[in-house]
Amino acid sequence: MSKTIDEIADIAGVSKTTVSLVINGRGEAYRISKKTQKKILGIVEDNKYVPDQYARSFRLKKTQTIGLIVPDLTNFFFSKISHEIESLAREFDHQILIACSDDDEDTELKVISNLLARRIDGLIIASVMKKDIITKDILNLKIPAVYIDRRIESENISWISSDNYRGAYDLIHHMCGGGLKKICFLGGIKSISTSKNRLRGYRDALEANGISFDPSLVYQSNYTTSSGYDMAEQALTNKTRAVDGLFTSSLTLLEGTLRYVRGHGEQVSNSLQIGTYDDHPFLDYLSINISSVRQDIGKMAAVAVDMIRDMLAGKDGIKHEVIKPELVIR
Amino acid sequence: MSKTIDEIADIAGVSKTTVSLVINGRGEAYRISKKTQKKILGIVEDNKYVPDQYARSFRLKKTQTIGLIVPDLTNFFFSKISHEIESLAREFDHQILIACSDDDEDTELKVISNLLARRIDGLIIASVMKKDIITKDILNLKIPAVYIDRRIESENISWISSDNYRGAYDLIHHMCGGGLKKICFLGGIKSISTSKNRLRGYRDALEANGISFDPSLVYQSNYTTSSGYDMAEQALTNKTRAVDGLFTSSLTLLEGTLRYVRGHGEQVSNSLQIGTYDDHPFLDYLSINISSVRQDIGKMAAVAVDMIRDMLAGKDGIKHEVIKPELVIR
DNA sequence: TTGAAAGCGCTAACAT
DNA sequence: ATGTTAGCGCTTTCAA
Repeated sequence: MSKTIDEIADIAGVSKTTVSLVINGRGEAYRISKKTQKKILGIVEDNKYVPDQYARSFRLKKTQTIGLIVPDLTNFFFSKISHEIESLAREFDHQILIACSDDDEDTELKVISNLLARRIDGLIIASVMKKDIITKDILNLKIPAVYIDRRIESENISWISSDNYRGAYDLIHHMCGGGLKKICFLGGIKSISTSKNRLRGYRDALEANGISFDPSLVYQSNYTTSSGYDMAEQALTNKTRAVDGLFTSSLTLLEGTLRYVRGHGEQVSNSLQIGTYDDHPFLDYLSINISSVRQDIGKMAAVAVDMIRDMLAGKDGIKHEVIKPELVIR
Repeated sequence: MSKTIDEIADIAGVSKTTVSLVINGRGEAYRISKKTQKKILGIVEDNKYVPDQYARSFRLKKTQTIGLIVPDLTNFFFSKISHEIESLAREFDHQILIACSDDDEDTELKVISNLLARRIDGLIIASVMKKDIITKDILNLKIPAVYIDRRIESENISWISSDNYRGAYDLIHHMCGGGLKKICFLGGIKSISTSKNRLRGYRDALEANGISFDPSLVYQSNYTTSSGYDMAEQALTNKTRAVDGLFTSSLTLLEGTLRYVRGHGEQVSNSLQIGTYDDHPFLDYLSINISSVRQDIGKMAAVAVDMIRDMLAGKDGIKHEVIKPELVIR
């Protein structure tokens, strides 16, 4: 591809140490003469020499690369947060090695080890795991890591998430205010923190509105569109219960739910309302009004990258941060 | 992190050559005794030894990493295609190093050189460039590369795109069939192939319907949401022309257009219809009917990865492929 | 059937 | 002010 540092040194008639020093901007510190510096820089220029970042990383034991694992890039929430993280990382000269887990534990384990073998300097992950596998428990990871979105109950690891309890609470509270009495909870993977906290928020909001919690109105499977469809079907088929509200815990579940509702001529009206976690620009233009909980994705990304950055800079300390989401009423 | 091959060799009481051979499955070929093999594999297992992929790559001069450059991960088209490419690449043990260009030439150049310095084995790119910079012209890239979505007029490079001419033609033809007479074209970056071909399709479809092409109905800037807003404003403000149709060339432009339309009480009805390039699940549930052109994203991703794969396997030859899109009438 | 040693391109400790 | 050299962890040629 490009020349090597040895070749450049040869051409310049100096040693590769000198070249290395100069191109790494430490010419001054090592008092390499102006003349030599100029000569080397000229030759570098002429030969379009770019140091092999790979060899450099190998030597330095850091790759300027951050692993990012998300369940599903087609989910707007995750594509947006990935986009933000990529920009932010690039601003401090790090590139993102991205992998999707499809919310599958084995896949997640596999991609983590894959990324680790690639010597990522840090890891940002929306994990599907019930417990922390990153630190002590399984992997004993020695690089900075932060969980995003889904947090893990562990003192050993940093995380950043939105206030899922509050988000769900506010939304359900709002729906109850509209007179709904039987709101189904259509959730994703039961075991992860976001699901648990949204369910708690749902439950508490109902009770605050004088509606007792009914476990038979709670459906949980995973965050795919087809699960959304299936859960909507189950929720709406058993009409004896006269369901009048659906809460979907992600945009993917919402999509499946809408497909079911549309395909079965269900009337979404005063007698059947939908609210969803996560916001999407198109929600403003739907034929039905769907209130949503908008997470501050930009902030979540910024905090995650900052945390990694601090850890990379040696500023230690586990941090946890909860970002307030915003209720968007429609 | 993990042990090194030397340590494993020490423990096993053999040389690292033997260990290397065995873990790379060439024990048989080199007739390493079953016993030795078993012992080594056992020790590898016990110590959870994973070869340092980075050192390996450095030695082998291949990283099992593919660079992927897209303009904007928040655009559903690109997040979806990224998702597909990531899975497909992982299936053959390659990881995706992803970077966004924001459709900016300088940024694109920067991220390309960044990825190259990281010694990616191949590059898949939706480029914003007018000309091919990948091969001869600027970078003289020595690794396999394929352009996706936006193709480049060059014999030196493979590309895969959808039939943008046909997609736009069909959509506009359909809109004309609905009686529309003045359809504005709201497009993105003028210079890229997708834009040009969609514009040609628009023009030809109009003329096939007996409507003469009016350049003053064509707006082009870039693919951001805010440009969509601005162009919609320009198109609809000058009411003397009685615009009755809007074609948006991407989902991001559609989003901006919808925001303008909604914010200004424009009535989308028989006298103002919208059609868009690219499909999104939520389009099925909008309050207005927006016909769209759905690209076969799965196929595009598959072909792109196959092309890279073939080239990586030494099967040379520049290939070009055009995938037929599908008109979704709403 | 296995081992010794060179070398990938770079950085940095140590010389000079 | 600049050069020599070891070494990062691995693969592979050549030797034994």
